[in-house]
Amino acid sequence: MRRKDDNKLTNIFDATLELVTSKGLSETSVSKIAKKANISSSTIYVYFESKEDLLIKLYVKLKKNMSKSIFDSIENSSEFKESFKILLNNFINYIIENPDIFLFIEQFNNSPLYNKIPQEYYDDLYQLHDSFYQKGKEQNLLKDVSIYLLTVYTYYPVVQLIKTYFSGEVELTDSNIESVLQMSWDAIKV
Amino acid sequence: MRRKDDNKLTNIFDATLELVTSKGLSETSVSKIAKKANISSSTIYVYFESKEDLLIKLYVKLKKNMSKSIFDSIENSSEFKESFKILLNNFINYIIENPDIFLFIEQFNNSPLYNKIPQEYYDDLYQLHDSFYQKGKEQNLLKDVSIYLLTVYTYYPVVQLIKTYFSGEVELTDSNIESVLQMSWDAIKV
Amino acid sequence: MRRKDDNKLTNIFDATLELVTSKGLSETSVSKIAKKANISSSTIYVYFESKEDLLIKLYVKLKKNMSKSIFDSIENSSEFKESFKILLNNFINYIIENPDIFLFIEQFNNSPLYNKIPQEYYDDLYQLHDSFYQKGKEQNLLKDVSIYLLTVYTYYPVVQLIKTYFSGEVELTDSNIESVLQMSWDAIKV
Amino acid sequence: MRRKDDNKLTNIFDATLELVTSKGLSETSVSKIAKKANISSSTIYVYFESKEDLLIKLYVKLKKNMSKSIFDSIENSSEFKESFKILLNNFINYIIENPDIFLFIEQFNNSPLYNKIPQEYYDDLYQLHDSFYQKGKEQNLLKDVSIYLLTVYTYYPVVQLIKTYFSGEVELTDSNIESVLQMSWDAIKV
DNA sequence: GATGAATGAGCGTTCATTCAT
DNA sequence: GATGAATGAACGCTCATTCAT
Repeated sequence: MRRKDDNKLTNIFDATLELVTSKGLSETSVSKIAKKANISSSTIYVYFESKEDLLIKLYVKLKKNMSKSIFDSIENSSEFKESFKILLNNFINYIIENPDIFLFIEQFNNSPLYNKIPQEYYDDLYQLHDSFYQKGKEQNLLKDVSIYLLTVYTYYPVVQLIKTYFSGEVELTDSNIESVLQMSWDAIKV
Repeated sequence: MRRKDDNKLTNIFDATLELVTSKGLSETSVSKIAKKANISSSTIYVYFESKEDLLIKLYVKLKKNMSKSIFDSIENSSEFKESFKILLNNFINYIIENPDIFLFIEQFNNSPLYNKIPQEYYDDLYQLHDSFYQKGKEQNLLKDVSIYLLTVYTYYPVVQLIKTYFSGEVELTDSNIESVLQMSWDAIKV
Repeated sequence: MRRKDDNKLTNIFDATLELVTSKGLSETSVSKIAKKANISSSTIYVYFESKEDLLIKLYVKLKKNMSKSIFDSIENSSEFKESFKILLNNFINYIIENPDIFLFIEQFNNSPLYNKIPQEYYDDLYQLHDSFYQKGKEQNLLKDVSIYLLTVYTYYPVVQLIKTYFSGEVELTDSNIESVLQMSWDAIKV
Repeated sequence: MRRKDDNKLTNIFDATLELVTSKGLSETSVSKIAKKANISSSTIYVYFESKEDLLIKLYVKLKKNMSKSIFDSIENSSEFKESFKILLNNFINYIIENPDIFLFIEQFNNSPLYNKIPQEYYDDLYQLHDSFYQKGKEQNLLKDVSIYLLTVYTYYPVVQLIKTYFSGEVELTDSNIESVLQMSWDAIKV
């Protein structure tokens, strides 16, 4: 029996990430992925049930890693506002250092695939994040609105800013970033 | 029902809007548009250079109409904060009354097509809107950040909220809307 | 506007018939048909909705022609037994002179496609034939069993005999044919 | 439920039979067989040279068993006509009690595989059966035609009747069966 | 003997666009 | 202006089989 080649799976993920980032999700076909990964396109179906399955699994993996990385340095003992700013800073830095990952996640979020993620992955995607905001609400530091609405004012503006930065239409200065952190906090704080 | 004496161009636009809204941008092919518009697919190439050209022109037309409609009732004489809230309210109402248009625009914004809009259309898309924020800045009511950043905190959170509302995951109460207006204002005001 | 080329449709049908006859139904792919007909495989979808649609339409056309041809010389005035033997003889001759058509029909009959023929074609396929047996029953010349059972003893043995003849395992002498006519008649007559 | 200690060969045969019966011969792939048999598809190639080899061997095995079972109760001493009717009855009962086996055999008979059975298996398939008809001919009870022609009028009509019965289009009453036995006998008797 | 990994070849179908009238 | 015909290229995926262990 031939042993499964860990590199092969990594190659498939890497090739997919590169293609989605450079050509777009809609231009990323199974055969292009295979060609880039130097394997036969039928081999992809040894590792994944379908193209959809491949993309979802890559998305979950990337987002899980990102969540871990961002929340890693947040300490329970710190003041909430402080933690919030560190978190958002981590997020921004992570994106800037891993633009491919960010662009992939963004494209996925805005595609029909997003609604096809199996429920079993939800915890991996949202848990760390939800419990953080929950803590802020319990300390009465945040507006009395849904967690969803809080995140909307936290992440989406940042995401938009950085997308525009990547497209070259805006600069990303320290002052810009400081502004964003302040505007987000102003939006959600009591 | 479409009237027989409608001109073909209107039919093409209508059919495209319906398809993108109901099936998604990636499932909208030229031949499906033609079938829905009761014309030959080659006729589409009499009116447009390519599929891309058709989609961009439809996008610009829809967004221009939306802008006009939203800014229509804003009077120069009013207090800025008041105008701002009316504007955002208009935006929300327009979206809720024209979900097709909103969903089309959103899909377009998040597709590779967005970066292919020819510069000549920029004025149609951004002018009304830019000059409004400019006025707020001149009155020193808004944070000293780029207009782009101000709009990010104004529109995107609303857009996200309503997308989630359309997907049925959240309710759209008066209180929700009031929260959003307040949060957006808190984010951008000095 | 380019006019539809009648030859093209004929070419598709001819190529399909040849392929099914020589390679078998399961080995007949759309691309092979296209290649044999000297057209692009996408052109086939200008004329037919699907591969299934193409095969069913060819089947109905061939069987309709065969029915017409076989029943053509049957006169109402003749004695039933006489007509019956002429009919079976016509059938045998038709098959022998058109082995391709026969082999196609046989393969189709024994494939899953047979159960997918739309009802609208039933009249074309069975009417002439059913009314003939009905007449025999009304004259009390045939056993009191279903028309279906009568046809089973009429056609299937002939079909089997000729299939075996085509495969080279049996000769087809006048005496053989005479035997079959007699055996079929003995089976169904009162 | 298949027992764990069943040997793999039996599992392969069972899985194949089930699949061909439920999905059809053309929908029965090696990998589906393997999945149903809970083995690796490459294991199948330990037991068989090819898919074709597997199907042929299963066919021969099933048909041999059926022949044995049907001819088992036929006694040499009985009157031929009596034996003939018992034989046909056995055949009918066997089919009805083993629809899977019957449907597999029928699909195989009407596929290109039938012509690929190696000669070495012919005895297993036809011997019992040929010698039975030979006896009838020697007693001058049967028409002076080839054994092949005799069998055509014996089995095929029954087969067709029961196929139609399985498809739900016809009932299978005692009277129906009696008719068939009589019609077949009328066809072959002197 | 048994198997998971791997694959080239092929499947039916749709695509955006061009052609010829 | 309008259109039905026509197409090469590409799509996601399955196939029977072989490989390496």
